[in-house]
Amino acid sequence: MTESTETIFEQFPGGVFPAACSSRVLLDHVMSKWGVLVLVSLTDGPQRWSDLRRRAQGISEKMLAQTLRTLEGDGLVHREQQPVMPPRVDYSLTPLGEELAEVMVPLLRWVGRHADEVIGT
Amino acid sequence: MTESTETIFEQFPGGVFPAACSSRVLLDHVMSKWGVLVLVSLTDGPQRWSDLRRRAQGISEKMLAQTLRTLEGDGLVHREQQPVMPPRVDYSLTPLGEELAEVMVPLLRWVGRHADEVIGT
DNA sequence: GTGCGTACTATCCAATGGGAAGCAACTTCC
DNA sequence: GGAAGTTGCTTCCCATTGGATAGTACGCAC
Repeated sequence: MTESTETIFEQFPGGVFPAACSSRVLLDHVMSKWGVLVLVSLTDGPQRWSDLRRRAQGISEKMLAQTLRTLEGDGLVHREQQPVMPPRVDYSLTPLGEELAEVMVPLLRWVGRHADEVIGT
Repeated sequence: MTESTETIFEQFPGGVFPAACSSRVLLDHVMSKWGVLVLVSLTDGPQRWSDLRRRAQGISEKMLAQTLRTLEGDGLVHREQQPVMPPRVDYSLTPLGEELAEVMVPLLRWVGRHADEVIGT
């Protein structure tokens, strides 16, 4: 945020976004349909599997599992399993995940504000 | 940006992101794998079909056409066809598109900065 | 011992996305 | 005058992805 006057093109010379680079991989994880919703849901504090299912309305269990696994692998989400029965698993943002959420939330907010105007119904 | 201390949950009560609402539709358009790259490429000024193909490395012609059509339909991208031969079509951001790009670029920049650390190779 | 709740996991099928080729319309080269 | 080239798409086919459903593990209540 301290460098918000720079263009992205200093990081991607020539304005070319190379196909096979780590940025693209992370971008795909983070900007995926469900990745965004899960990350942003977690800005509200640690949450359980069933909380996330409810918040990211419409996500299938398969995709929730896959998304959480990916974000955990990227070090953005922390998974904490408690050995109680019935099972209880809490998901939360890591410090890195919170950093990402900080730049993601303004975008979500913009989308929320302009959606009706753009999409119509 | 003036309201950056708000959480998104004021816009989405209960932290629930409804499945069938205009926000989700716009979010899918805008956060799609190729939508992001096209929008951000255009922050560098008007560009032609072949410019965009080069910048969003790896995009197929089919997906470029589809992405541009969608973003144009949302009023984020402006398409200007000149009746010359061989054909020349210029794409640029609308004012709304530029507004969106302003909140999108920080995210891209964050991803660019942290990608290696997160993904590794 | 049957059924329930929680957090997954597996399987099948429909929808989506990518690659390659085709097309339109005019110019330029031979 | 015909063939080939240029640019921005469109169409077809097939591999990959995503969603719905059912199943699993585990303890507990009844």
